[in-house]
Amino acid sequence: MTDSVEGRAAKSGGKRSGGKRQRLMAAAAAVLHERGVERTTIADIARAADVPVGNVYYYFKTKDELVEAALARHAEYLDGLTARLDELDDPRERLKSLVAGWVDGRDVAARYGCPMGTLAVELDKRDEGGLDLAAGLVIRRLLDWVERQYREIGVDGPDGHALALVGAYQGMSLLSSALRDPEVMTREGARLVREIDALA
Amino acid sequence: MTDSVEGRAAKSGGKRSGGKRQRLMAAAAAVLHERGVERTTIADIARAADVPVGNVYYYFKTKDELVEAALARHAEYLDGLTARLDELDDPRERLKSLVAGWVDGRDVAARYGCPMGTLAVELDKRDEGGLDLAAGLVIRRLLDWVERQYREIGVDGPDGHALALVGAYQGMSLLSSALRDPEVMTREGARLVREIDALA
DNA sequence: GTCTATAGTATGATAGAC
DNA sequence: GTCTATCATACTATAGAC
Repeated sequence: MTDSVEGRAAKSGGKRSGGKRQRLMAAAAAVLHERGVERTTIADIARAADVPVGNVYYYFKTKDELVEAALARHAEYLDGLTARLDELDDPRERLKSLVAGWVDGRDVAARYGCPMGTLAVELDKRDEGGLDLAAGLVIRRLLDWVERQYREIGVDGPDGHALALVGAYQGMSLLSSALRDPEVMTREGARLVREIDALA
Repeated sequence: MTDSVEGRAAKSGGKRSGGKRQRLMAAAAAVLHERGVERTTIADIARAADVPVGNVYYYFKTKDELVEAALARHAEYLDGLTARLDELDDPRERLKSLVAGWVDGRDVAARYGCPMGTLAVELDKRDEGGLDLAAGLVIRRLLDWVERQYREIGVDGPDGHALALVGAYQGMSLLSSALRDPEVMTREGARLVREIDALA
């Protein structure tokens, strides 16, 4: 979520297999986001990771394992983000900081949508392979964290508030990319911040 | 939007070419929604429309033309819906009726997401073929209609309200399908109705 | 561990008989 | 207008040399 930049140009890493594996994960996350799961070929990911095509299968036995790896990478990023936000004293500030991060990623969102959300849309249409529900689990993690913030603030129905906030993020990302307009993120972000400020 | 049922079992129609064309359009809309654009094959649509595979190309020269046809069908449905809602006297009732329709389609949304929204997600990741922005145009039509309702009500920033309402719909559809939980639609729908009722 | 060559399969699209 | 047969291509995945 709000992945935007940092993994995108992951050309670093050593020459050990760990380096290649990392590069492939990073490339998978970025390319799957930009091109979508079904349109992405193994060759696309290999090229982005600067790894020979045939060598990919040494690290990931199937394309679905690459999707799984991208998912895991997004989950890791999310955990890191919430851990950093947890260092803030006020839960309101944590939520507003989360929203600010979403708005910061407006240009990527306006072009390709939310990395997790669009991945979820594609995987949801499957009914086999066991990956169809995987994105939902990561989104659930974010929902739970947001719910904890609202609970700490002391509002009624913290789960409903969490649903509304994360839903708003998914909705504004989708509209922003469908309309190719980053301003959607800015405007909706400002509204969300106002709503958080207005809490008792 | 909120397409759900009525086109899904369109096995009626005569034996004239018009009938087949209609059946193919309806089948395209339904199958593309359920399986996604990239996973859907011409054969899938032909089977659903009960038309021999080779015959499809007589009506639609490429797969993209079928996508375009599905898009047009969704746009038609949307126009019909808003025309019906326009018969209601109070703009608040029109909006609440719109939301009620979204909630009614909760089971389909929980499985496959919003037909227009998920289509937009897939098409957005393209950058050629001219269909990459087509879904955005249909969504824009809905946004404009919603904005007119808010303007009639007399609220400040009717466009911002429209963005929030349609964004909420897209967000709740995505979360509902990612979590495979129709209740998300019910709960978020109730919140949206409360917000409309609370307008000055 | 790394990489090439290729097998196997699925799909979009067309040619041409009826 | 309708339908069958098939071509051409693109991709996943594997076998096996280095």
